[in-house]
Amino acid sequence: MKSRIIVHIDMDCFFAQVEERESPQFKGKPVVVGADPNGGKGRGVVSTANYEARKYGIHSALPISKAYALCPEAIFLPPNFELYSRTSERIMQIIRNVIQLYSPDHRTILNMEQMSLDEAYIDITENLWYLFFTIVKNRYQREKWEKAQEIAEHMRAEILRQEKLACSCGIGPNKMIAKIACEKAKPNGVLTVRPAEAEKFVEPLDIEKMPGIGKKTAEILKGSGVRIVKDLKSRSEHDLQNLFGSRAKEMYRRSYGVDNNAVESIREVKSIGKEITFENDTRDPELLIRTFQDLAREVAKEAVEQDCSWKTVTVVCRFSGFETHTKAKSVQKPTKDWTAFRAEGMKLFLRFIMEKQKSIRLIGIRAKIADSSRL
DNA sequence: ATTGAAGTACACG
DNA sequence: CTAACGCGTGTACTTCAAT
Repeated sequence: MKSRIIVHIDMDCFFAQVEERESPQFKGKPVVVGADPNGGKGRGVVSTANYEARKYGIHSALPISKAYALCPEAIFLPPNFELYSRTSERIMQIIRNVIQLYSPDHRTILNMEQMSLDEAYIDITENLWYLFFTIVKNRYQREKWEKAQEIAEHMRAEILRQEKLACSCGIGPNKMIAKIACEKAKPNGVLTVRPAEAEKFVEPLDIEKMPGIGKKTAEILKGSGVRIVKDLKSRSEHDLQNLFGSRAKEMYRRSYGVDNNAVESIREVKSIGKEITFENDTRDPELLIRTFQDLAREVAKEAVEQDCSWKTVTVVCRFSGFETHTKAKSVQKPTKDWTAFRAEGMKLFLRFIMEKQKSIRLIGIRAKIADSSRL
């Protein structure tokens, strides 16, 4: 009756697929987009691997050195964000255009939340509500899900036709179900999970498939005998409260396939930062200070362009051995004084250099943006 | 008691 | 030789001090 209809759309191995489109000679070969493997010595990670590369065990976030070890013959490419960004904008516009076709009375109903270059949620509840008036009520329940599937297929067809790129869609009564359904539909597929099926749909999933449950949380859960979502339900809520505090309630809801988070079309920027990993750990003061200043300047430039004020500057420093620390300094009132931002950042950074003698792997600087400072 | 600052940990694409 | 491990962003927790 009042259940929402959420679509999750996600391009299939986006970066790699775009590269294949641009260079058809790559078709059928393993393609890995990410850091420079540098003959096996590279320090970065894989951004995206196509399905050929995945056969070798290569996947997103895998250290590039490991990827190189698994398949040195693969085509390794640096990310071309300009290209992906332009492509992404066109794809998002295609999605908006298709949604408009399903808005009654020439009035565009668009509730879309872009999560990244290649991923978005769309709440099409309102777009389908007119069916309630045009169709006998008991058919409305059934037909709105069929219509949702039609919309998703329409979007996929247009993206394939106009951009020659494949994607997958998940359709469900909330974001979590839509997202997991999309994952199951991959590659190049659509999967609808209706409200009545949602609970059974999540029950057999490994807990780390649940959004918000990563490696660490999954480890804790497995330690207490919870391997799949169904196991979660057999624990008392008090039990989970003990382990996860305020997160327990949400986890419990989700284990029943329930997720009340809204699709939020407008999300304001809360922080802007830059960081960089050195090719080799270093203590060279010239290099460190010059690099830090460059990062600080870039952050300030970006913030000025967006007409932001800053409230807090945070400096991050990762030493050899992956030991990572942060230092932060806040100002009383949000300010657009970005010279002060760079000066305060530098003070914090110099404290790191003085306090620790280890060589440095990564440095970074981030500005926490004050509320409502964007115009 | 509440709020803000500083620092850490975790998650995700 | 079970370690390899970017970047940008968001959230939540803990601890401590000031209001």
